[in-house]
Amino acid sequence: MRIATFNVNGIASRLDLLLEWLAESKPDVACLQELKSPDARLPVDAIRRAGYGIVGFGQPSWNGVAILARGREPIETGRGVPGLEADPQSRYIEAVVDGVIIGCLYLPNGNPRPGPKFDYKLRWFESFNDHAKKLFGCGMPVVLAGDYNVVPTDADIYNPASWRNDALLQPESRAAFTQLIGQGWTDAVRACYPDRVPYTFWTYWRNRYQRDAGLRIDHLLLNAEAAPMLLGAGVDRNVRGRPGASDHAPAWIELAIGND
DNA sequence: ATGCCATCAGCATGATGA
Repeated sequence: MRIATFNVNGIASRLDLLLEWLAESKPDVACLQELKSPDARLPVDAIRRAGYGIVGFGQPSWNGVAILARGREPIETGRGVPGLEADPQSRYIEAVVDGVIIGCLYLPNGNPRPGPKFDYKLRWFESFNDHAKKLFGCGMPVVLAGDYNVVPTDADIYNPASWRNDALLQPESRAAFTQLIGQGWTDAVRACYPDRVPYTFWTYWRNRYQRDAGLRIDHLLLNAEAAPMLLGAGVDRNVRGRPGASDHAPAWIELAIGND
């Protein structure tokens, strides 16, 4: 069972690239972020024609998350993070696919810092961690996949010095991620690449992709039930190099579940 | 210190992203 996470940076303007990637990578589950689309304008028909069921949580212009399942309908188990019921931003959706709980998240960026946006990031992170702790011990395999907007360590970025003041590298952001991992979660891509992790994001500026001047901010975390099923992981790096691409590349894991 | 490049909304340019 292949589970992927992909920040599409606008699903309407990149639908063809999304469908192309689905056809070639064939993830069984795809967690999408930054749809930048209201629910009514999600390209549900095109995604269904491509063979995927979908549950989506959009909003106009910004944010937005969705879970796709190949040949199946994801069973939605929640949207929005508990404790943040008044959150006006669509950043979390959760579903069950083939007995696996899939949490799809788009954690706030947090820039500029300091300021209300960074405060919002930390508040959101804290509530998410509370929810993650409950999920960890629920007894089912759980995968938390998405754009965490955190560079966990200096090994996860080409040059930490030039990003030192960014919200993605702040000690508070990293401490929240470390606290999450401390609940027992396995960072699947890290586990499969102990020496040199692949990046998942390259800004559009200054040929950063061509220079592989990237950041690793898209993560897939596994609870104790899911971690023993991990067969492999990777990043579809070439997707980022296509004309009109998102600034993120898809990251994925392979779990020993199902018949595919 | 700032812009880089790109989205959306909406039709010129601002808010936003990371």
